[in-house]
Amino acid sequence: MTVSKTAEKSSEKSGDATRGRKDAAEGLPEALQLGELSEQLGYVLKRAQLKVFENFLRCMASLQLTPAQFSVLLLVEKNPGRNQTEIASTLGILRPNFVAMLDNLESRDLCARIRSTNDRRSHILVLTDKGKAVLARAKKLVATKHEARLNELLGQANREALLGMLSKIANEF
Amino acid sequence: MTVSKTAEKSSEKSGDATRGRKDAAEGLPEALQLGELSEQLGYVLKRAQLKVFENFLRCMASLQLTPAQFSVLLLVEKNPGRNQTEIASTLGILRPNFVAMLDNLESRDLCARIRSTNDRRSHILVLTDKGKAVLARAKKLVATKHEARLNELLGQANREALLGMLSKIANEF
DNA sequence: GATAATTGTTATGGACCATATCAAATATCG
DNA sequence: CGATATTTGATATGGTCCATAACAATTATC
Repeated sequence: MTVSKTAEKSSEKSGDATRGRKDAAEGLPEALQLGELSEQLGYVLKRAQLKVFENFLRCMASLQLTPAQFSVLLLVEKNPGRNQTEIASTLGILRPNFVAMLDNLESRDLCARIRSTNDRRSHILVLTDKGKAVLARAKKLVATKHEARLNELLGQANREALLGMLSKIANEF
Repeated sequence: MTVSKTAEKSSEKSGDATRGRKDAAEGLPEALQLGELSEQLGYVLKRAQLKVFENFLRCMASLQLTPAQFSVLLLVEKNPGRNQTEIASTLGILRPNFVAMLDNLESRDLCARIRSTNDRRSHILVLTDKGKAVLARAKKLVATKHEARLNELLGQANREALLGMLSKIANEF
């Protein structure tokens, strides 16, 4: 096509040249039309996910836990005696990237690596007492501030339906 | 707490030492328990989003369009005569990061920057003929391969309900 | 007409993700 | 048994995405 680089006579029938620079000498900023974008599940899904994570971080500000860190603590608590590879892989985290994450949690005394006596290659992961306490507080914050807000926005039944459909996508897509 | 670094006598009442190294001399890999994680909306949301994007990329492999690029083309088509700042901001893309993205699309002759005659600072964005053709094909691929698969997984009614709830989260959360 | 604001751009750094590679330890098999 | 292959945690490295500061050109504002 090689569009001429200077919008000469607006040879394109040009949507509307009625809007000058700002917006025809006054008026609102004239919001864009999302169009089919608002029907694209991927687009809406991504935006919703960003909002949820953002809110999660706000709720957890006092504990300084990211969603990923929270998920690690939850999984280690639920599965004591597992090593790094097992925990990382079920969370979809690659082993190399899990190292720095654990370094962080361990430096904050939230969890600990224990050299296994059965297989001296592997590190068994456990929560420290502080880690258990922090996780308990985190759970309460998530329940009362985060998930509660979602319930109030969607309603209990809808929230559960949403969770079910997302699980289906996550597992069977 | 200062957990001893060598799991000596397994002083922790140690979940279960029944599983040796591999798994008690045989048996399945013994999958981990997700526990409360599968009830965390943020966690499931993120995983679903990754799956959807992954599938989107597969469907678009022949056109080499990422979700972000597709959204740009859709938005430019729907809103002709807008500049970079307007397109980028409604997509939540920061202007600096939008430059390389446009460089890419422009180098593939899918869209073009046209210096505005009204405000010679701004670049008006338009789709090239090739861009329009590619976008049309992309829409068909998304409809027939991507969204169709979601409909078949969730059902038409559920898919629409899902979209509605996600929009609510994205906009009102 | 001097000053402030806007647009596209560059440079840069951080967070996250992926691959190759390594040493130590273990498993496997001749 | 012993040689070879595999596994585990770790390091190094590169890519992508996201965020901020700064800049020149242009326009708005006073």
